[in-house]
Amino acid sequence: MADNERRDVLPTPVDPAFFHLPTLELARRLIGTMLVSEIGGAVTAGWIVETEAYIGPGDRAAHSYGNRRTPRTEVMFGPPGHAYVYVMHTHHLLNVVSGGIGCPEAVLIRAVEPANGLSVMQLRRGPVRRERDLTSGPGKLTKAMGIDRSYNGHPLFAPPLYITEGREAGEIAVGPRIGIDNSGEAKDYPWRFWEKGNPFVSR
DNA sequence: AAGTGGATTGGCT
DNA sequence: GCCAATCCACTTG
Repeated sequence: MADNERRDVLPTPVDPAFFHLPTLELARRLIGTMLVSEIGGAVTAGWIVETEAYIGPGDRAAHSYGNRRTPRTEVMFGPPGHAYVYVMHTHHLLNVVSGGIGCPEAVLIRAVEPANGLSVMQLRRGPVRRERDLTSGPGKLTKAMGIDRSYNGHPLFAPPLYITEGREAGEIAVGPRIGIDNSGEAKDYPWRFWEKGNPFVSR
């Protein structure tokens, strides 16, 4: 099948202007949108059901805390709407860069609910006990959708990896972020957002 | 050049 | 619940 033929049935990426929102607002607005991957010639997609905000200079849990500018964090200083992908132990984690240029902020995508390409996700993930184990965590969803470091800096409004309008989100819950217990006062900031009751939320 | 530690996951006790 | 896996960025010498 020709690429242009296949494109016709795929959803349209959001406008780049979508990402020009305060980071906490963007983190909330991303719930219910769809993340689409055309990586490796296979389409996988999932509704975003869990996010976390990381807000630059004043956030001890953020890689960009204190405006730390290194090769790794460089993309966070760039324009919003681009991917910040980094390696955590044996897993890749995907963030949406937010904030203006020079404001190193980002939203971590922590979980999605599969919407398309389930069999491809299963192949990439290998055997899992329950379907919800496929994508119910930041490292799980990147593996299921083929996302790795080579997509660091990729604009998330263009193939092969992009955000689209999704569905209306259910009730959104708010609470402290996961896995940052050593980040001092920042560990209690209520900067995690999730769709209440959705089984694909990481916990 | 070596040491340290982490925005995770999965397997085992 | 504990812990190893396993990799990379970053710091220090």
